[in-house]
Amino acid sequence: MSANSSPLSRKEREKEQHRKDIMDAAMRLFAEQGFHAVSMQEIAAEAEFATGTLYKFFPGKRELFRAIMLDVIADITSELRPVWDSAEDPLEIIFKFLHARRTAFRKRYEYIRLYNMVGNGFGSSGDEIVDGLIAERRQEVEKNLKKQFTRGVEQGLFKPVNVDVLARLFEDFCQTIIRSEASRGEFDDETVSSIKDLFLNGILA
Amino acid sequence: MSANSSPLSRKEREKEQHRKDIMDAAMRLFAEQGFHAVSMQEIAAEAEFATGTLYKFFPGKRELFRAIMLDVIADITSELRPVWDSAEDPLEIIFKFLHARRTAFRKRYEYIRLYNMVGNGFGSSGDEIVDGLIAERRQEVEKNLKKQFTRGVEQGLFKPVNVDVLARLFEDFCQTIIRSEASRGEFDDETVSSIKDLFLNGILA
DNA sequence: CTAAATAATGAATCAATATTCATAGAGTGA
DNA sequence: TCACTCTATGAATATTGATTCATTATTTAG
Repeated sequence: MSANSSPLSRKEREKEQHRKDIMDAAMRLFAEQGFHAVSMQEIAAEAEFATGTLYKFFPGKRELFRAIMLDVIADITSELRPVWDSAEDPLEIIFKFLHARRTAFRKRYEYIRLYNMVGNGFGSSGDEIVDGLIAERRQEVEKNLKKQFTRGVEQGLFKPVNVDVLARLFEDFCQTIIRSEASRGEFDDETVSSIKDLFLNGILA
Repeated sequence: MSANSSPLSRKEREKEQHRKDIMDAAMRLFAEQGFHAVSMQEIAAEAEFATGTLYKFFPGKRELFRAIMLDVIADITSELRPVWDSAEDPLEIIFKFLHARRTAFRKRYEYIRLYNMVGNGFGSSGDEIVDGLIAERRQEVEKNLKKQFTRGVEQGLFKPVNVDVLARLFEDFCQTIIRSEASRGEFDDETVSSIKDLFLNGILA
């Protein structure tokens, strides 16, 4: 009984924790081995629960996976959002965005495989809800990028290139960088600077 | 009996064809739905053979998948190789490479998902042989890129940036473009020019 | 035309694993 | 302590789908 709504009882908090434990364990395994390679029994073992218990929390494997994905997406999104009104200079915002994105993912390299897996439709889950959410989030990002690029062009800071192309390219570029860092090691600061410089001034001497 | 070695008998040619038919059908399905979502029975149906027949050609599903991947990799690689000594100017070679790569993939959009899937370790197959081959191919590409960038820098054509970084970045850049085109539609010529210009001269006005 | 060889068939088998459910335990209030 | 509720258990079941193989069809050789 106890509280009416917000302050959860100990029992409720415990249950919540169990739910999280299961999700954490599952995520570790999914991220490492992919959706299909992991069995519910393995997840149960990793989470130190019995198989059946998982079904007390999630209707099935697919839903468990989805819940994890939604969490990851929400986390990353909320971490990225403040960037957009963090500064005046469009260029600074764009770089901040790239930086924030790299940081967000670095904290969660294990997530990346999952995220990329689903985000590119290579999903082992084939889940439209997750795909839809990711698409949505991506649109939001691109909207913001476009805004900044537009401002930059208007201010005469950037070349008058097609802003849609720019936004699309930059979004994909960020993805590629992160993917690259995830699979082949992170760029050091110096390298990052020269990448930025290339982006600003191009490759020609 | 008939021929001794190279000129295959009709029967042999037919068998070869059947093998190809199976691989084609399987590829269509794999590319569309991923490794796990496709069953051998589906592949058989799509190829208009009985389930058992597939096993006359391939020891199992995994091997069938691998055979397809090896084909794709071999095709693309051989298409790309001639580029490297097609011109003098490093810049021209690099752009030719990007162009060839786009063309190679455009002919095979269905392959891309598969290729990317495996190449990034997100593989649904977890097949080390395929992963190994792709890594190898990627190394070859990077070796060649590095060579061209080195020449460019030596000639004073490019900025004196770390060549390793440059090569990796350009490789990633190509990937970005192709991935983007594959998932969101091809760039028109004008757009491609402005992308090239960005690469050469940067974004700043 | 007949026998032998080759190729194809697809229903039956088998293994893996997602899911269920009858049972056991732990906490709570009287 | 007893009855009741909530939670966890894990062996048993059900499903899915890869693989097998005895059988049938087709081709080739004599």
